[in-house]
Amino acid sequence: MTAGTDAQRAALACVEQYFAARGWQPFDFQRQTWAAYLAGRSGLVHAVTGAGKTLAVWLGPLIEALAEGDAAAQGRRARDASPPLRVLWITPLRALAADTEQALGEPIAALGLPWTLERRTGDTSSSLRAKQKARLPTALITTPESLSLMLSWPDAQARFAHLRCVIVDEWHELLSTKRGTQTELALARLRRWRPGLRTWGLSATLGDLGVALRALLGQGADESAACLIRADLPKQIVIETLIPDQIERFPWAGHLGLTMLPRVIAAIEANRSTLIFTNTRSQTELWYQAILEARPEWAGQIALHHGSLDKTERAFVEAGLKEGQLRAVVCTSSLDLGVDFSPVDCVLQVGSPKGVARLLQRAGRSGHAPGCPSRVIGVPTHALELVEFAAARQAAQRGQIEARPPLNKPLDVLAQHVVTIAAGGGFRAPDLFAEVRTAYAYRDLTEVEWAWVLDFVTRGGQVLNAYPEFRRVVVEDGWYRVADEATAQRHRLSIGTIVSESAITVQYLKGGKLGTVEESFVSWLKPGECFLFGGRLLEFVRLRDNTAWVRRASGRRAAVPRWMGGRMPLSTELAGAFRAQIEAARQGRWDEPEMQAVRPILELQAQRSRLPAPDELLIERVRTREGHHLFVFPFEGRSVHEGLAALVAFRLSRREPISFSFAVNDYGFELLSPDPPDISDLPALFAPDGLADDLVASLNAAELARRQFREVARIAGLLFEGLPSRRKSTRQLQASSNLFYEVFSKYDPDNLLLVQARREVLERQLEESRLMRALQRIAASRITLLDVPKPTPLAFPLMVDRLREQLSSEALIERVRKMQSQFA
DNA sequence: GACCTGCTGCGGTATG
Repeated sequence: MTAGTDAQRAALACVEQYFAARGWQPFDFQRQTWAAYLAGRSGLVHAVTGAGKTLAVWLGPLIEALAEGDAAAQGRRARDASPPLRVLWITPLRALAADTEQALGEPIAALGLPWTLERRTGDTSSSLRAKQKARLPTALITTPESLSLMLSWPDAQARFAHLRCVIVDEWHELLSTKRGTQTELALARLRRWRPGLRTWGLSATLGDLGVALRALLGQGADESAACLIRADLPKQIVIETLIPDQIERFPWAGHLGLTMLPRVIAAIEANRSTLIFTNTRSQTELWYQAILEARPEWAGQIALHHGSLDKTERAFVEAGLKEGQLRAVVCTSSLDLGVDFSPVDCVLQVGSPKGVARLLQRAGRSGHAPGCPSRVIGVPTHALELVEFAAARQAAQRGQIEARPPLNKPLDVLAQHVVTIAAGGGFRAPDLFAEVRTAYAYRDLTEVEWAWVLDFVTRGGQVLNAYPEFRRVVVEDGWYRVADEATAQRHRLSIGTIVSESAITVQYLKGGKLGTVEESFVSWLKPGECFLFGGRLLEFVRLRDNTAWVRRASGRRAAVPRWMGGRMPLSTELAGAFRAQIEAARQGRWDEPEMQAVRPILELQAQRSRLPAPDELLIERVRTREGHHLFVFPFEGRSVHEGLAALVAFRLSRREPISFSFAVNDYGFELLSPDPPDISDLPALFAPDGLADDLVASLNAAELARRQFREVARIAGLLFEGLPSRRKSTRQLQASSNLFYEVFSKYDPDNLLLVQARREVLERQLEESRLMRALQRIAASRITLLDVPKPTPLAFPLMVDRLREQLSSEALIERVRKMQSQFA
């Protein structure tokens, strides 16, 4: 690379010295990034973790500052003497902020720059935040939410008047979420104030990096000047699997996987520090307990970590990992990102990874240094997960990584943003419309939609205009501003797009907080009963003030809390790779070690029924005491199967009145009925035509939309969650949300927030477009119906699946009628 | 011939 000016070359020499002093050699991609930055360009740096991305983007602004003569003047680093805000670093994670502060601060100090560096997020004191209200540091670390808040300050524009660069860390993590959309809007605002602003993103490997780059830089950015920089060092990622000793004894079904405990213990023993990822919070509790029972001497050397444990508890575990004091930590995706745990040298994945990107991300938590290989070891919990791990490795090798498409103009996020900007100095409608349309997510925003949003924030839309509290924004001389300070304050209290259920705090009688559980779990605990939480045995004393008061207990039997989490369906990529492995097996190729191990079971499947070809849909029909079972195996992932099961049941019940029970997993679904269903003309059951209508009719879509509406209403500012000290309960909020939902449905059925809630249900929960693609694939396939004497290895997991939803066709028809009136 | 599925993420106020 060549820097432009002499000063830049001199500055670059300083940076080379900085590297040399640490025994490093800058990587090519780092040099490329610096050059692009100095040339005034924006871009996205893409590399696996531990490849030196941070220094690649961070040193650009520092070299520039050095070249401009921000020279070292010791003692001049007083806040007031430091340059005003120049660089903004956006991180999606509070827990990352302190680490980042350290990583960024070191070169600032070493290069002797008179910069101030602060964060606004994490455990920042209120006095620091107050100071920042008076004057911002030269470089600031924030979250998307904090940035949004800053945009709501009346003098926001002046505060960003010297901004030169925004860096978004872990952009892949934000990209296809409402937090990402909010970030896009904030970036659009900053770019408008500062036309030459450079935007840089850091991202892990993604299916569609081009889109990630476009969403980062905004619509209409000069694409020829945008850089996509790929770290050139090949990071070796090794995906292995613990093969069960005796496949004959290995479970066909189940998700806990404790039969593999001895193997896992051996893996922990063979390494210095191990992360054990599981898919659910209760699973971490059970595994932690099981390991401790097997190795009581490890007490204090192992820990667990998940999202319902208290912050302090989690921070303690993170620190222990970082310092290499913990032998193993059992965790959920709460440790996917965040603090750099260099001592970790082994990562285990218990159960299905569900996606290729997730497995790679987790592998990257080990070998966290440039050049070090990352390794992940899969721990199957049932036989077919052996196929999944083989599939994941193949997909990773072929670069079949999940894409994360940005959201498509969510109007709730836009409504929030518009109020934010109205509070932050105000706007003129045409200007803000043009600005918003430069955000990638809103590039197709129509005049009508824009007018609707303005109407919504100025008078609450068509229905709510009688209520002054929904006239949040007033218009004077064409300027839109927040009506009064109280409204602005209330708005600031609800900035952000994360909406979660309120939970019950678990707390010792003596004071210490342990974390949270769900109300439903506490409600069936009686005082005196014990449960396991955070690796401790606790006695439940009483429930008061949304808190489950507990004390330490000793004894044996105890319940383990269950949390209602999201479903994690197999990704499209992993599902495709899974089908490819089945096809290899069908052709008698058993190349992967996992496939060799699972061979006897798949051969049994082929013998009792068959292994379906890629262009074949297998349906098995079995008669048992329970009734008539239909097992269908599209291998498309759980969410698609849920939609398919409902769809097929609905279409069957249209032929004749019949009731079904469902079971669904990532490989297929089961319909069980007391009488044999009429399955003539199978292709018609799976026909893509009429999908949208039948889907809405077959599922309780109105109820799903009603629930989804709460999130939309909260983000759009219809629902106020209360002051931090006096939060409203989930029940209260759901009640007011339902009220809005009813009123809109009745008097304002075209309300765009309602439309959005319905769309979000179809897209997010039912993955409608993925379901459509699956139906099209099935339509191009042949359908094989086989009568089998007893359940096959593929069918078996579905049979033991307890999650069985009873849905009678009579109730269904009633529901259809209700829904037709609501969705008409 | 088989029981234990369901993740993550942030922010604000103010007075004792």
